[in-house]
Amino acid sequence: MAEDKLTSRSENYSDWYNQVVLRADLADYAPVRGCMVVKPYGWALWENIQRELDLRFKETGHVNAAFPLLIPKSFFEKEKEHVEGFAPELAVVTIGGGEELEEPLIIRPTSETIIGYMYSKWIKSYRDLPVLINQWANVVRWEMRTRLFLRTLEFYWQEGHTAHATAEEAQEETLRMLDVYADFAINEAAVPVIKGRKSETEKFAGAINTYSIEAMMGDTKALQAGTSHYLGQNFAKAFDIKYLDRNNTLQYCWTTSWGLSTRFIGAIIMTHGDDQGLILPPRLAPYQIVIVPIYKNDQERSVVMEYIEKVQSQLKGFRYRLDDRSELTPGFKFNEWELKGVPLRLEIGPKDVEKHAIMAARRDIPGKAGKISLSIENLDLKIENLLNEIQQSLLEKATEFRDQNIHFADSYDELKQIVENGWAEAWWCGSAECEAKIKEETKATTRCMPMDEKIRGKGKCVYCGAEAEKRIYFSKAY
RNA sequence: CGGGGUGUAGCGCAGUUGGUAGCGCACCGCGUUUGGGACGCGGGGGUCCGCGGUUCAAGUCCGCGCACCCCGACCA
Repeated sequence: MAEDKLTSRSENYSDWYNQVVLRADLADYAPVRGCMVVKPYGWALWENIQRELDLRFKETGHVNAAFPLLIPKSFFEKEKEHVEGFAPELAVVTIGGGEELEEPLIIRPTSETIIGYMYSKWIKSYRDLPVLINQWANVVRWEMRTRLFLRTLEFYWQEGHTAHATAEEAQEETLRMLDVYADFAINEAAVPVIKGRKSETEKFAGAINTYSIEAMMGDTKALQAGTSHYLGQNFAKAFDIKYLDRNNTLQYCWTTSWGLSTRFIGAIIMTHGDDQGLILPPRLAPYQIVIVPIYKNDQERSVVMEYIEKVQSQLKGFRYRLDDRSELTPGFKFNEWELKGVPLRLEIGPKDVEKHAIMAARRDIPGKAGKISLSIENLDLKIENLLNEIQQSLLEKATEFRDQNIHFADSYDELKQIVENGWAEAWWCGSAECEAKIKEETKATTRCMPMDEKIRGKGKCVYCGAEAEKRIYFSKAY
């Protein structure tokens, strides 16, 4: 319950973040280090994220399935880069039913291996392709440092795994799903993202190419908000995923995988939140509207509540909640629902009853400026418009903030300065050494090489001065 | 794994030279309140992180653990 002011974002951003998560009732710390409980309010947000993504997966021809949590250890040894990438963060089960296991079992950190194994059993012919399966699951990665939602030992996500007959198809799929993520982020979460390709260093262990959507948080740090991997034939060869083509020749499949996790909740918090707390985009908010009744005595109360009944009949199409707790003052409720990020608050008291109106308060515009009295005539339409406006305004504000904090770096000195508080876009020769040096000296990592067609040409590597054909973003990241 | 910090009521904290564990908020009851975080009165709630030691006596002193948070190295 919220009784004191939040730490402000400028005072201590990470403190602000933790307080928002806990006090907005999104999540709580679990008894195991690095683990969290997603509380009902946080889970409701996740369910809305799931709904929007799942809809898009289905529209693009995917189906859901569920693969097991436990994976034989040997599976992880079949793809060389995959082992090396994941070995340090695996949780291993060695005892079952009181007996030492013959082969230890890995708690999945991701499911390429076990799904690859199954695909090799299922896929025989080109007629079986493509296989387009997604699963909603939890995974475990033994991280050193954890943060609520952003990095926990266990997290929830979806992972899509597809197999195709040709490299082209698999590449198309990889980019199609990247587009799906970007569309979701921008149009549902109002989180502006940049699509791009990861550097060799930053790509997924076992992938040929990794693509990501990158979002800028309120402190200008970057957050990788979703990833899509083109796996080529790496996993097909490791797991023997083969099919007979039209010419009766045995071929390895081409596979992809792509994922978006509960980390995205962190992206929403840090993209839109302000010093009052969370601000949720209307399209994903568990409650789009909260009604706070106002009255001085029982007589007023019954008049107001009766009026609210009428108002509610116009709210059927929205996710709304009536806060009729009698033991709390309206002022307290205002603050609490602001902390929890509800996009629109309806204040309804005797004055409104008299005027046949309600007082609407926009979460994205603090204080009096965001309040507007609306007559209840066609209230549903007015509210729908308001919610749309809020959704759009959140996206605009976030986009503007991001664009203001991305700068082109002509020199390394400039880059160093830019990444102190923003993203630097720069020419990069493509060498891992330059990347590593920059990271070492500035703590900024490469985020992605933007897909944007406009950005073509040649320049000099911002670090070594060599001929460069790639532009890439550098920034500190979560 | 390095550096820093913190463990006392649900949360935030105080607890002096060692001497019967307290405050604020939250919670429960009653009443008055209610358009931007209400107030009064009454009440319930403790393995003082754990183990060992010193002492007549330990929340307090000593030793060893453990956990969590923050900052780094590593990562969705």
